[in-house]
Amino acid sequence: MPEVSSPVDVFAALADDSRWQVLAELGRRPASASALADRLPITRQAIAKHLRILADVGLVEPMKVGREIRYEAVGARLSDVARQLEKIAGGWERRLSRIKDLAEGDD
Amino acid sequence: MPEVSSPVDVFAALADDSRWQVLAELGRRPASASALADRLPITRQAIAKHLRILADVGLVEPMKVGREIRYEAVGARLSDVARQLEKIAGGWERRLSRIKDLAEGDD
DNA sequence: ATTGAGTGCAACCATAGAGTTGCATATAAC
DNA sequence: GTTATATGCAACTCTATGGTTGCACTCAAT
Repeated sequence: MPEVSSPVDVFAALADDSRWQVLAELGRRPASASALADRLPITRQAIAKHLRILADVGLVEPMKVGREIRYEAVGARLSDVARQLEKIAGGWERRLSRIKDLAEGDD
Repeated sequence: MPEVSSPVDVFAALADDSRWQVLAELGRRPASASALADRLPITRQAIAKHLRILADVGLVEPMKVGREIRYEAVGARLSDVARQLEKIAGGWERRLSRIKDLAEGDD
């Protein structure tokens, strides 16, 4: 299963408060689902689902440590997304300035 | 009314295929909800909702042209988001390398 | 004034998903 | 082996939301 998923899925993963809380925690230090459950106001199972979603889009990465599965935040994936956005944004700006130049024209 | 909305809302706005179709169209050239309804497979009302959401987070901007409301894609807002992501990503990387250095330590 | 294109509002349906509880399974530690 | 901790799976609830249809409103043009 490829780690690259559609950009929309990444945004969907980033479009949830609980997931940002998880990411914030993991940004500080890697942690397991159970450990996160101690620090966050939702159940371990809910966190597990979030971790699954985040892992699917490559924003976090699991690693086995003893009998637990510790997750860490993957900054590189986030940079990826950022770069894609910059590219799209650039495209819009270029086309817009062109359009504003012609004042406006139909199809 | 501040144009800045919570990052999560922006991601939520970007987490929908139809909205990306809308953005793609508007990236090409500004258009009204009705015009978009001609080119997209969903109803004008659905598009209107999407435009509302996109406008709320500043990704598109409405401008009155005669009796229609034409929307244009705002690249600057997207760049904003991209920069925020880069910053967060950088933070993760820094902390991670530090952690990997110490091999690991509890709270 | 009438027409028609464009917009706005509201009710409604269906699905996705965030969260929960409960139970089963695996495994490190004793 | 037993125990305690960690994960995994499944069913269920509840709410958010993408999409629809239908109707009312606005306003430029004739």
